[in-house]
Parts: sequence; structure tokens; C-alpha cells
Amino acid sequence: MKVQIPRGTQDILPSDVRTWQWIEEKVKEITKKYRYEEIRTPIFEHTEIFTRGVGDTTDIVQKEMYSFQDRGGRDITLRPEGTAAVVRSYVEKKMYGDPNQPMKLYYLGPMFRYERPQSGRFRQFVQFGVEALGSNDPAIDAEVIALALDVYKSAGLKNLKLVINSLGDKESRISHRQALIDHFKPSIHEFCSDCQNRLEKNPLRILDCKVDREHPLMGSAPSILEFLNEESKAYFGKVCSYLDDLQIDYEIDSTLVRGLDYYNHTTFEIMSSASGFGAITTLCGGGRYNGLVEEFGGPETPGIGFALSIERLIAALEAEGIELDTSDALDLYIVTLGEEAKDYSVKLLNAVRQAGFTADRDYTDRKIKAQLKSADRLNARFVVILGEDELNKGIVQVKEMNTGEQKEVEISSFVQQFTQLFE
RNA sequence: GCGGCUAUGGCGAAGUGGUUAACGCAUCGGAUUGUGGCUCCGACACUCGUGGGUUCGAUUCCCACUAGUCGCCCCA
Repeated sequence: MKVQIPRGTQDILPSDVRTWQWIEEKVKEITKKYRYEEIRTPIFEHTEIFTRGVGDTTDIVQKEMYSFQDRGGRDITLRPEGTAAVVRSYVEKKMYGDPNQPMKLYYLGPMFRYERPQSGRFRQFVQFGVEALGSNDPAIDAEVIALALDVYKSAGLKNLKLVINSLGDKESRISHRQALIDHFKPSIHEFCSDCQNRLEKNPLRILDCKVDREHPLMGSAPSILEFLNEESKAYFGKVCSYLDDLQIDYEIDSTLVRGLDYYNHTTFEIMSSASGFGAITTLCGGGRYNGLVEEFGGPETPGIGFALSIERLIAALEAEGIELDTSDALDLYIVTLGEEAKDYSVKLLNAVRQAGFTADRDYTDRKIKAQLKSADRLNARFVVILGEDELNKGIVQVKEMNTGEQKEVEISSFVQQFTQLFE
């Protein structure tokens, strides 16, 4: 038997789980303020949801999906992202009929992509994402972006960069794409092999190429922003001015494309600019996907959302040297000497816990000295010492760890007196 | 999917083709018969990711595999 975790996955042990829980709590708080409600969809979907939703020319669909046939011969895929499933649910459960529009939803859960792992990239990773369906108001674009930034700011991150772009509507996007192909095609043999592949697949990516950065055609390439029609341009302008109103700094990058086919109009990424953060600097990505609901057979419904990875958020915290306050207080540690005291401690421990305190004791037969050491290590605020002498006298020694002060307390009224120590 | 680097106790980390694999932290025990944080002493790897090869002999050299990591691709 191979006792080894599958490639690209990780165990999150208790000491790390505290950080995760802290972030999960924050996410709940923030979504509550912005009035986004949680939706939980399955971990797997019919494969078609992703091939149709994400787009069957994307890398995610072409080479990164965990797909299999179930025993009934159905084609199933472990979800590689969250938006397609949320939209599927929106259509299937006819949420467009709900009077509360836009439907503001969030999710938090594992996603799966078969990729070669490296730092910040896993085969199973957790995404927090938000989707607002049913509004074409540029203010909701700004709201979604502000919400994402709030998550990072609440954790104390400083070195953030927001990059936005507009892909315009479908027509703008297609004509821009053609213009890029026309621009590069005559000289494409002068470009690297990656770019040659990109030409037909995703010509916008060529602009991002690190190898051919200096090629003269780069600077003169048509920008998507020149292809936006008046309406798209006005929409994007409005999004930007709302961001200005919110005093959110951003950078417009007309080469920002996202790897999922469903995007149009606003797209954005939040990146970490912390030094020491690796090659993968994208913390969060999102954008507008008007048309996706229709793709799934629903009524014409605009949508916008983002997804961010908790793993990368934590990596960014580490890069900035930020420690979250995840201290887990221990109110009382009971030190026992002798069998009788040990037996009695079971009741005492229970009474203290029932009164609402966190309390623990030793279960490995350690000596008093070692028990005190444990209490110290566990950061116990108080220690109760209970031995034969105390039992005979009907008392208990209560020691406050950071002062070292110790006093006797009647065992019969212990919980009551202990409670007073916290007032 | 492609290329580079790495893999030694719970953690960090030295080291060597040959009968004892440094050290630090942590842990446990003792100095201190029932009192933590400091100090001192002691204990703690039949074994150096897995499998194979070279060799009289491999943790050390070679190959494969597995995993991690960095870069590319792509993305969260």
C-alpha cells in the first residue's frame, strides 16, 4: 500500500485549519454585508456543463478536467470552476423567476484541475467565488470588484494590484480577434512557437508573450479598446468611474484576457505584488458573462462574478509576512495527581465546559511537571491542581499562569468562583 | 504536457564509496518525592523517498519511478 497523498492535493492539518477557518469566517461576514447568499452545488456535474459553459477550446476543458463515466455510463466531471454550475443551477431551478434580482450568490469549495502542480497551483484547490445574475448595471461590476478586494484587505494584505479590461460584447470581441490575426499572420514565422500556436487559438495571448516582447508588431497591435462599440465603451467607462468613486486603484490592461470563453465586457484580475511571491501572481480572476444563462437555455440574463483561491490568499499572506490572529484560548487546564484526582477531574472538566469555558487535561499519565509544561504550551490561562491533599481538604489549587499566583478555592463552589475570575 | 533543481529522525539541517550518520529545535526522563516558562544532564535514525543497477561494499555513483519545488504553458 502506498501511504501517500495524491499529487497536487494537500492535507490541511489543525494548525493550518485555523487560518482557513479565519478566512472562511471573514468571507461569511463580508458576503453578508454585501448581501450575497451561499449556494452549494455538487462537486461533480455532467461534463457538458463545462464543455459548453467554460468553452471547449479552453485549456481547462481540453486538458485539465477530471472526467470519468459513472456506473450508469454518464459522462461526469469534477468541477474545475464554479461559475458554470451556478449558472446551471440558476437556469434549472428557474431562479430568474425570483423577484429578488439580481440573484447574488457565493460559493466556497474545492475545485479540481489536472495540472502539473507548483507553488500556488494544485489539483484540488478551494475557491471562494461570487456571482451576480440578472443585472446589467455597471455598479454591480464595481460592487463585485470591491467585494473581492475587501476579502484581501480584511486579511491585511497591502501589495495588491487590480487590473481591469473590457472585452466588449461578442461582436467587438470577434472583430478584434480577427484584426489581431490579420495583424500578426504575415509575420508569424518571426515569433516563438508558442505564439504560432496562439495565433489561431487565442491571438490576444500573443500580446502577453515574454519571448517576443520586443517585436515591433507588438506595439502596433490593435487594442481591444479600439474595437468596443459605443455602448460597450460607455459601460466600461461607467465601471471605471464607479471604481474611482470607491477610491479603488486600478490599471487598465487591454491585453488582459481570461482563459474562459464565457467572458465579455468587464474582466479583471487581482494580483499580489509582494516581493517573493512566485510566478503565479494572480490571486483572483473574474468578469462579466452576459450570454451564459442563455447558453444553458435560460432567458437573456446578464451575469458577473469572480473566483479567488484560498490557497493563493494564504500564500500572499505568507509573502507579506502577515500572521492572522487565530489564537485558540484555553481557559483551564486541570493537573491531576493520583488516581482519585484523575477520576474527579472528569466531573470537574465537564462542569467547567458546561459553564462555557474551554478546558482540557492530560490523558497520557504525565508527571505534574510535564502537565504544567503542557498547560504552558497550550497557552492555558489558568491551571487547577488537584491531588490527594486537595481532595481531602475539599479544595483545589487555582494557578494563574502568567502571574504564577496560586490560591485555594472550595471545590464545591469552584465553577462559580472560576467564573468570577473572568469578570 | 515540456525543461531545471531537490528528497537524510516529528521539524530544520550537515555529511561520507567501507565497521558510531554531525548539530539545532521539538519531544520524553532526570537534577527539583506535588508545580510551567531559564539552566544543566541524559534518551531519541538496525537508517538516509521507492525500486533496480554498478561495486567485495552505496545513504553517497548510475537509471527508472514517486513526490516536492522553480521556470514554460495555463490559471485560482
